[in-house]
This record gives sequence, structure tokens and C-alpha cells, in this order.
Amino acid sequence: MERSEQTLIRLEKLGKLRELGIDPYPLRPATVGEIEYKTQELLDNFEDLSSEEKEVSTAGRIIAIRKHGKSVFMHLQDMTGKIQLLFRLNITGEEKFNLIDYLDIGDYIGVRGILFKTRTGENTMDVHKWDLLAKSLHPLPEKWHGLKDIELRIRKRYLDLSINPETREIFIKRAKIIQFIRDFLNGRNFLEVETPILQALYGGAFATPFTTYHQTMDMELFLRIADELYLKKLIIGDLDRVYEISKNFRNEGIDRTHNPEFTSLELYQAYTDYYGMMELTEELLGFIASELLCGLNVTFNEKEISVEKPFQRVTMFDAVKEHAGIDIKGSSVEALKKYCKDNEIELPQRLSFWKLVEKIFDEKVQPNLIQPTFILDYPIELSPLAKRKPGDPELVERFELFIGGLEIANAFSELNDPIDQRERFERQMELRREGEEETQELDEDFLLAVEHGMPPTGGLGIGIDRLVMLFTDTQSIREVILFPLTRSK
RNA sequence: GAGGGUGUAGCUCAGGUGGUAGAGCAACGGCCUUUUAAGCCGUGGGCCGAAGGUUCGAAUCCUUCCACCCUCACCA
Repeated sequence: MERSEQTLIRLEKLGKLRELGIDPYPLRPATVGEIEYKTQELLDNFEDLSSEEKEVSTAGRIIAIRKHGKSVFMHLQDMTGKIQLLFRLNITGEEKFNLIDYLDIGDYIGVRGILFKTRTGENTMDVHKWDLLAKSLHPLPEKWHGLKDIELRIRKRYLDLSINPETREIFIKRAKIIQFIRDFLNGRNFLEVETPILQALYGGAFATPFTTYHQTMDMELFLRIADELYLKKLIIGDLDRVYEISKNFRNEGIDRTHNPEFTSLELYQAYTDYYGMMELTEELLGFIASELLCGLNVTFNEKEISVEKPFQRVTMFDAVKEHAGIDIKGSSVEALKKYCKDNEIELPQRLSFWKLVEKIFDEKVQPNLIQPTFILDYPIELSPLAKRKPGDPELVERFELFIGGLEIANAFSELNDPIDQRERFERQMELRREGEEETQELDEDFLLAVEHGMPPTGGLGIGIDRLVMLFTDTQSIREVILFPLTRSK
């Protein structure tokens, strides 16, 4: 491996430290003792701690050094924040003071000293004792511009997190959002469960799976594309309210809103339906917003969005009529094709009525759905696991929630009629024979479970990554996933 | 998968029409005991993404490849 000039210099310092009998990677601090405080705790309790003039300790990574001859300022960072340190020759003693020459930005040290306020008013630790805790062999990216290169930020996420406070902020928020979801659902007697990631048969969504292989069972396996079928089996097992926050895997393209592995929440609640899921969704988002932002307004992509309930409810028909200016009720494939041509919309690969509607919706409607909007009543052809809508044989009781132009949630009144469910699966097989690429597999095991009796149930899926994008005002899914997929270099 | 763009020092970026590389930060050597993008004086650092080609001469022009970004297609 090629070493940069700066790394060679650091390796040299490391060698010299060892010659002096100082372990650059000690098990624990040699002189500082126990690390008692996080940096933010020192600042939060500054008045008390500084007035007592008691020695306190902390530890972290050196992120800045300013040498002034016989005194040195540093900034020390940990997860909670950063604090300024002052080293003075007459306080630390000459031997220890001179060792500062072997320290670099990026090194970890433990410090013990007294808190005081500098002339310019910054709360600072006057360091009495310090120990090197770990030497860094590479310089940290520049303090002023930070690490900007998106590729480096992803490949070296540790540097991004260390250097760019905004990045750290996003992932702290992400953790909080997931915690709030758990708090909300646990408070409503939902049971958190785990279902298999490795599955012999995949289902619950339209997607291409990743395949893998179990050696000793000599078995082809799929990484799950959705939790749906397993969670419904739990409903059938009379676990009335269940949810899972899980990674799903889809072997498809990557773009601003798609990563091959992504996190979703799926929940199922017996004895309710998609109306119940709408209310639950409204309350869940309101809960997250008020816990996270102390309010119901969020800025996303320079737009003010309110997650105050109730959200708008618009049928797919009405939404297309309103935003695309075309009445699809009673329309025909030919009319929709003409509309696409007139509006410079590329035609989908298969020219079925609903594929065309879906395309027009994606192009003309979705980008306009900025305020939270439930789009209701989807075609049965695209929803083989949802219950029929009374009075319309073409539609099912299903909604998708759009916010800020992003598809955030998908829910339906779950199909619990085993006869109908079997027919739907068979229809999927038929579509496959006709050349449809993505269809759902007939799952006998699941059907058998439904045949044992499944209560009326509402089901809801929420894309966690996109939800985090919404609440952190980020425009790419890669900004909210710690290690998005990249090619190996 | 298709089209467009980017790749120069550890980081952030400059380098009209080809003449063999520059800044700030970081680093190194000095001076400096309350600075904070510390300051001042001085120094080093680059196979200009990779491989070919055109040319007397390529960071610059051409070809291929690699990685990333944007748009589109597939999808949530």
C-alpha cells in the first residue's frame, strides 16, 4: 500500500512514541484515570464544575490544534459535541508538554483538568493531565470545507460523520424517528416481531429478488422483498397487532429514492381496514413530527409541509382528473395512449389500461402531491393482496400516501377471503404467462393459512428511508442510509 | 441498460486556444503562554482516475476502460 507523506510522518511519530515507552494504543489512560464526562456534559454543567475548580475528565478526537509556543489550544470532539482544551507548559510540565509535538489532528486523547472561561469567553478545559488513547495515521479532511465529495462521503462515512455535523445530525434524527415509531406502536399494544429474511418463496410485493443459496440444505433462497405474507400469518395466529421494522432487498435500479436494501415498517391490525390505517398513519406522522420537531410543520425541498391531520383524501380517478386533466373513468387504452403522446410521456412497456394510468399518475400527479395526500382506490390488477372495493369490481380498498412528491406509505384492507386470494394468485400466474415480468408467486403455504380463517385486517407499510428524507429535508436516499451500496473499488 | 457530466497534493478547488502544475487548509522547520478559519518567516509534497494513441511536446486533443454524479428506463 502506498503511503502519503503525511502518513509516513505520523508513522514516524508513532515509532518515536514507542521508543519513549508510550503505547500509542493503550488499553486505558495511563494518568488521566476514569473518563467521567462527555464533552457536552462538561459544557452543560460548566457553571457548577468550574466554580468548584475540581479536576474533571473527558476524552475524544482532536479536531483542531492551535500552537502558541508555550501554550496550545485544541478542540476535542466526541459524539455529544466538542470542547476547547488549553495546554500550558507550566501546568503540564515540560516533558508532557513537549510530547504534544507527537499529537496530530485525528488522534484520540483523554484529558483531565479544570474548567474555565477564556478571555474571549469560550468555556475551556485547562488541561493538567493527558494521555494519548489512539494515534491516527491519516489527516482528517479540511476543517473549513469539510468532506464534500459525495463518493468519499459514502465510502469513508466515518470521516463524513466525524467532520460534517449535518451528517451526524441526520443519523441521530433517523435513530430518533425509528425510536418514536416503536414508542407509538408499543403504546397501542402492537407487538414487534421478526420474520425471515431468507425465504424459499418471496412475495408481498412486485419486485425482482436477490437470490442466494444454503449449502447444507442444498436450497435456493431469496432475500425478502416484503414482510407481508409472514406478518399476516401472525395475524392468523391471533397476534392481533404486529409490526416489523425490517430491511428489504430488491434487485432493481438505484436512484435518488431507491437503494437495493432499504428499511420499511410494516404493520397489521386486526378488526380494522384501510380507513383505520389512514387514521393510524396520520397520528403516527403527527406523533413523530411533534416529538422530533416540536411541531407539525416540516420544511422539505424549500416547501412548507404540514402533517396535521386530517390529510387530503383523493381517489386515483379524481387525482388524475385534477392534475392531468383527463377523465380516465370509462376511458380506453387508445385514449390514454394518445394522451401520453400528446403530453410527451413515454409509453410503458406493456400497454394495459392500468399500466398507462399508473404512468400518467407518476408523471403528472405525483410531483404535485406536496402536502400529505392519501390517494385512494387502486386497480385490482395491481393489488393482488387487497380486498375488493364494494360496488366496483375493478378496484380495491388500498391507498398510498404521498408527501413532498415522495411515495411514503402503502396500505390496504387485507384480503382475507381464501377463495378470492387463490383466484388473484392465479390471475398473477396468468399475467406472467402473458409476459408480465413482475408478478406475485402463488404461495400455497400462505393460502392454507388464510383458509384457516383470517380476521378483517388493515395493513400498512411505510418507507422508513423516505420518511427520514422528509424529516431531514434531504433529497437523496443515500443521505439517510449510512452505507449505501457502491461498487467495490 | 441509454444519454450527458465529473475525476488535478491528505481535503476544498484553480489551471483560455497542447509547451511538461498552482492556491488555501493540512504537513514539516523556526518565533509566539487566552487562541479559535490564530498570526508571522521559511520548506517539502503530485505517474493531473487507468491504459493506449495523435504530436517534437499532452492535465489539456482522440480511443478504450474504471469510479462517481445527473437525466431516462425498471421499481418503493
